[in-house]
Amino acid sequence: MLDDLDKKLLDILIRDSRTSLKELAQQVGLSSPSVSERLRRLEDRGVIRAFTVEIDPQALGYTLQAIVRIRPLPGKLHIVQKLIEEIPEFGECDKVTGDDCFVARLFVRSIGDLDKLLDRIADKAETSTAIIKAQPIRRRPPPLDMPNI
Amino acid sequence: MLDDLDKKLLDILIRDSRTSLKELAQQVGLSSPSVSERLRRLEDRGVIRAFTVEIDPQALGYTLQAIVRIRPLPGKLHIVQKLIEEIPEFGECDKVTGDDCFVARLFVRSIGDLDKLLDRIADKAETSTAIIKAQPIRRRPPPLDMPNI
DNA sequence: AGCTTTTTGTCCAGGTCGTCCAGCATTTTA
DNA sequence: TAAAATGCTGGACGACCTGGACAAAAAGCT
Repeated sequence: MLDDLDKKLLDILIRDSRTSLKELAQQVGLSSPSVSERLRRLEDRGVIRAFTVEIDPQALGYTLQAIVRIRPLPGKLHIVQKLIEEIPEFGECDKVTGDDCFVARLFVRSIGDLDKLLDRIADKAETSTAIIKAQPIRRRPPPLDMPNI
Repeated sequence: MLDDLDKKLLDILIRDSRTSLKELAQQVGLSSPSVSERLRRLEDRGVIRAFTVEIDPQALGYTLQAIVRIRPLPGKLHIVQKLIEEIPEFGECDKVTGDDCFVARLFVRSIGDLDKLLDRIADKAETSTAIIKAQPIRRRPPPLDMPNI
């Protein structure tokens, strides 16, 4: 499992993944080779899936986001899933229990694009679309230490 | 807007945000001070929101994820939103058009925890919960270059 | 077009940072 | 209790980053 030092490192990296080893080292009270080794192990174990960058979709022209619930028609599940995966505007897709088989996030530049993209699966699935008006919580990792539930 | 070099830099950083300036520089054919300057500008402009790290929720003990649709009772919208924001297990929350006011992602350690967390808002909102069975597409940024729609 | 201003780039030098390695302490296994 | 394995440190060396002076290109103005 993860010890306190690992959690402290993750906590710093969540806020800035470009923090130098030296900086990390002094913040957790280790030498930089130790920190380097710990990061390597966290990556090897799959705890750290990737060091990445969060980009503002607006800066890329994606002014609209939608949550799309997708219910494939009988026998079309696999075709629909493949279709979704191949459309790069889908920024996230979960397969869930219940009537709606998939819940996905769609980035688009305009309502027109939204319509065109949904048309591609319209003959293979029923969809319900909700436009995102605001984001009270933007993507964030689960708590590092056990919260009181 | 973003030129080709910016996009190339972002593309590399999406895959590994700890890539050194030197490495970035030779991949895009600039000097490292130039790359450093470009990154600074991208951050200033808000194109880059954060350099961060993607963590496997399982490694933190969160073995279960759910998509929760939340419909606050009349007059309770603001209290509900505040409540959601204060619960750290919500890893994402969007305010959307339609009957469901919020669509949120919940990280939990067990079905028991899921029940306890939803109980906290049960008297202020109606909720429908779908357990995530698989993730065909994990969170990814929108395409950097215009796709043909 | 010709000039000025602004933006974006390079090069270089000094200082910082990361990695490798040997050695030590602590814990685990036999 | 000894042996092995793990995880740490410090220092040396090489790689990397930063800041400043200057050059080139792009944009704006007359």
